[in-house]
Amino acid sequence: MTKIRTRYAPSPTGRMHVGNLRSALYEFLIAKHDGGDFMLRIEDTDQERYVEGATEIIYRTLEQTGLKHDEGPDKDGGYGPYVQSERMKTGIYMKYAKELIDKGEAYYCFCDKERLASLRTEVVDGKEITIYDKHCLGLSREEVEANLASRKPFVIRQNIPNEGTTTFHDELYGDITVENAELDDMILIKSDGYPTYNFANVVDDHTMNITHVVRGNEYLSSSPKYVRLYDAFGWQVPVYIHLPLITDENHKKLSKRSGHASFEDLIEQGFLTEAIVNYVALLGWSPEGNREIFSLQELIEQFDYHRISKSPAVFDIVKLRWMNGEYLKAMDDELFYEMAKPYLQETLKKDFDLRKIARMVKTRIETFLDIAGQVDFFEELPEYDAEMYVHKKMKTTRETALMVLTEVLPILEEQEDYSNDGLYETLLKYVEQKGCKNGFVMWPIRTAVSGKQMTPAGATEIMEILGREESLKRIRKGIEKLRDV
RNA sequence: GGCUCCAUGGUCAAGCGGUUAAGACAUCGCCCUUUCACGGCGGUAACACGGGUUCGAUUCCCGUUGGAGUCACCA
Repeated sequence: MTKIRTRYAPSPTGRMHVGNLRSALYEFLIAKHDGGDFMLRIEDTDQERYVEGATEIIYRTLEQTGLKHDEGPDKDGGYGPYVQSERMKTGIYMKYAKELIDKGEAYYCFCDKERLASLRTEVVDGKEITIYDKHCLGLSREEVEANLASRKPFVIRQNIPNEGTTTFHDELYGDITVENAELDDMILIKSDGYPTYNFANVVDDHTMNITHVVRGNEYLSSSPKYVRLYDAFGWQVPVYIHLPLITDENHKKLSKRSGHASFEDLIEQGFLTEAIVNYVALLGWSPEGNREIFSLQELIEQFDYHRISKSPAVFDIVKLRWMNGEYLKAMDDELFYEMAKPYLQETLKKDFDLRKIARMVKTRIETFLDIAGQVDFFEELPEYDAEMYVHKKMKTTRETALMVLTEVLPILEEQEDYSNDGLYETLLKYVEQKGCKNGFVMWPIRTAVSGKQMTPAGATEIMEILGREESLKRIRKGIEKLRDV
């Protein structure tokens, strides 16, 4: 049994899309589950789309998510170079393209844009459909030589017969057969000398000894062309695993415009790396049991690619939020504090015990971005409606609230100990004396002290954070508000 | 439009001829509670349709419908 070798082969065109991340993850898992190697190859054959810094983003994302590659541009494993533009300089693509020409499996094409445009048959959904007519296949050897000698621009096309069918096998989808007539003579080498993705991919996967080609389902319909290339060379076809698409809520292929499309976007939206990886792993794959929370290491152990599903999956940010919340809750207090700190500091400028506030908020948020909305009242008492004092279950009305607050104010003014426990104790005494329910007293105080419908903590906990002075001030303000009405 | 793929609740999904058709998110209700949350308990909710095959189809086959992908000198 040969060692599994998979590869992640992104083109450096920007941030790493969750679809790409999932491909990388599965490629990594398939290799690692089997003790194989995972490599990184940069496919930068399109100089027009190249984005400065995109390669660094890829490195950073793989590093951050823990998808450590065994080989790559920065880690030679003997199959380099690992960047296609560098491989091109070795002449590898042209060499193999010429080999195909010699075999009659490819040919030079000198057709210009105008002629190609005249071939367009129809326009569907704004897309122009062109089927190349093999015009240049008919060129004589002399004509080709003459064109080449006069430095006429050319591309090299794959020669696919008009008859017969081509079948390829996918591990998940089974055998897929298409009519050769459906297959266009795709371009292998562009006029700028660079190989197309289609060609570079096959040459590189073979020369780099990739055993399992794992990629998005969008390549499914063009895969027969790749198989023809392998066959033309006499190379062994790798194991193909096409992954189901990840779609947006409208069931359309996830695009950069979807908002939450890239890994970095999600990080900016306050999500945890581990939660993102965990969630993405479950989009299109499910483990044997009912468990859903997995570390990367556990995923490696559990991942069986035969359990990858065939139908597309909607990227559900709501479930990701839930999962992120689970990770947050399970997080070590100190670590949580460190990570939440910047978010806390953003809304809380005054001198608060952020550690305490962090602990309050930890089990109540789903992402770090939720923090601001939960703690903002500490910084400043928001405007609120006196109606907020009314609570059916607590049996409080404006009148009772006013009564409680005015009665409690002098007690709190005398109170020295403003710790949660101390406050709770004295307020409980008042409750006993009154012979009412806790909430009957706590609700109005909490409202006065926070001005919010919901808070991450109870009345006395809030007062402890606010301190004596601010707490009293807010209670007095509450009394005024209730009197005014 | 051609070709290809897909089809279990709103979403992720288990199931691989016989099940009361799991589980999770979301949603709803109840309990707990110093409000909300957390937690606990419970509810609503699915095999797209029509033919076969079979003693028996969610499961296998065909068709219909629906959805998606793809049809570039982009990957």
